[in-house]
Amino acid sequence: MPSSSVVTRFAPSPTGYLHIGGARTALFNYLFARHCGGQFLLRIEDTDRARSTPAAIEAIIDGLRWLGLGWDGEITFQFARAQRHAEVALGLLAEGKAYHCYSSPEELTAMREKAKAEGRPPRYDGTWRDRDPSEAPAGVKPVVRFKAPQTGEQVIDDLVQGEVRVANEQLDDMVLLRSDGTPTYMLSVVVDDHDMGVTHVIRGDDHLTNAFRQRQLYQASDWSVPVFAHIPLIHGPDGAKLSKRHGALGIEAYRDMGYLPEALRNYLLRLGWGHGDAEVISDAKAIEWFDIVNVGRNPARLDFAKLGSVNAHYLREAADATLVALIVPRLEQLLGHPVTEAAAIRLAQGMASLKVRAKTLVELTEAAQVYVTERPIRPDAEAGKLLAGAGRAHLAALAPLLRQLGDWNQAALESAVRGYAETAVPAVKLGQVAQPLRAAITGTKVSPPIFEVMEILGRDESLARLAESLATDIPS
RNA sequence: GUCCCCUUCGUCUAGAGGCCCAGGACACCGCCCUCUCACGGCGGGAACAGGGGUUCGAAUCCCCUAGGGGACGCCA
Repeated sequence: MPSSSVVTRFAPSPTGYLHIGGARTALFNYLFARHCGGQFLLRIEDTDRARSTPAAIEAIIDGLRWLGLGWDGEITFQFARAQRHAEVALGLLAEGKAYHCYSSPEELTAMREKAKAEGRPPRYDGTWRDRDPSEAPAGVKPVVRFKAPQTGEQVIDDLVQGEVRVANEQLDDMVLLRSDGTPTYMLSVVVDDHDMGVTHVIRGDDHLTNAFRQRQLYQASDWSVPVFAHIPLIHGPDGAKLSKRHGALGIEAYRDMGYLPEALRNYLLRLGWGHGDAEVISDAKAIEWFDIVNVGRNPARLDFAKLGSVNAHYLREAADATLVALIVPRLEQLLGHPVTEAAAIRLAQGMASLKVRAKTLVELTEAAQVYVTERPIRPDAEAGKLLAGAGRAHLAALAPLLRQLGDWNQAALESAVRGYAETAVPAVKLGQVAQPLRAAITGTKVSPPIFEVMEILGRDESLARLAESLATDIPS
């Protein structure tokens, strides 16, 4: 039963771009909120002043916009709320639910090493938990640690992971306030989620163990605990943690690789989630069907082949004019000259045949060059072979026939070339002539139907390309 | 090391005790269509990690083993 009071949030830390895993987390938060008729909030967790950058914030925002994941309300910047976070920590301190800890970083490291050596978990040992403040070493600025319960257990009814429980004795006293007085992530997240009214925390399952500590904080503050949903991380094609080599790239890298946002959304949605046999899922259906409880518990691997096929689908579905607009800048960059209005018209005319042959905008751009590039056409190696020997002879014989052609359209061109092939002595198959023709006109051995290409290029351009090809010496 | 999680075709998944000698999609292979390449159509190979239980009956429930992942910061 959808509740209008649902509030989700995406809370990236701006220490890098919006990567693919983050994008999926954002998508799930977005879909769940929309599904429930609730709110989807965006919070930038910029409390790490040394590593947070304005460029990263911009990249995240741009990435979300490009992906089409609009958030509700204003963006919350966590650092701006540091005062509030500190107040909460100080409140806990006053209530005796937190304490000053004077252990130095060196001491903590030694503590962990020792614990490890003795086969114990590397955790803070509570040295200052019950020590009298009068024992504090002079000149040392303390951190504020949470006085966590040491008995009992934390039970989380995770929407994805199910019921997970951990004994409190497994959890040590986390730092709430650093020695410089700034709040830690663990504190800030809890305070912000509470203050923002977040009801459902949907995030990567690398945060699962954090949830137990955060739950302790919620309880100490007497706040209601949100529902947690820890979704599995995305893995690389080899099953290992996603690395840059694998595709742990910024979302803008996927854009540059020529993927459409709707394709990425669809692909990401199907990674770890399914709805019967549905593969192509519209945004409306995604919102209607999405539910976190259907998210799988096992990590999914990134598969570029499948992403490519999903993208190919959306490319075919996209309006021709939309695709022209998307590839014009790419063409201009590739060719180094502007795409003229006439060329843009040719692109639009040829788009229907072009788009079914491409998996990405990069491929589409590559193939679309045929309508934009300026003479002379430089045949590639494969095309060069077709332009030698018999192929060249056919073209030489065909050229005058084409020059005399009345109507310059696909059907007339095909019938002329077909007629030539059939009446040649000896007769040849259409391909024997069409392939060299393609090589001469496009400079490649692969293209949309060649007669369509010639119609769109027009009589003058087509004949010019053909004549130029025949006038060029081909080493045989 | 301690704690937590996971394990269905190569990959993403469907499957919530009999509908499953396991379905779909991508990828792969073959055929058809065909001026090339795609698209499209048809067909094919391909999986319940292993072992014990429970049950008339298990991919589905329980236990063990193996393998994988995650967490153990004055990072987020």
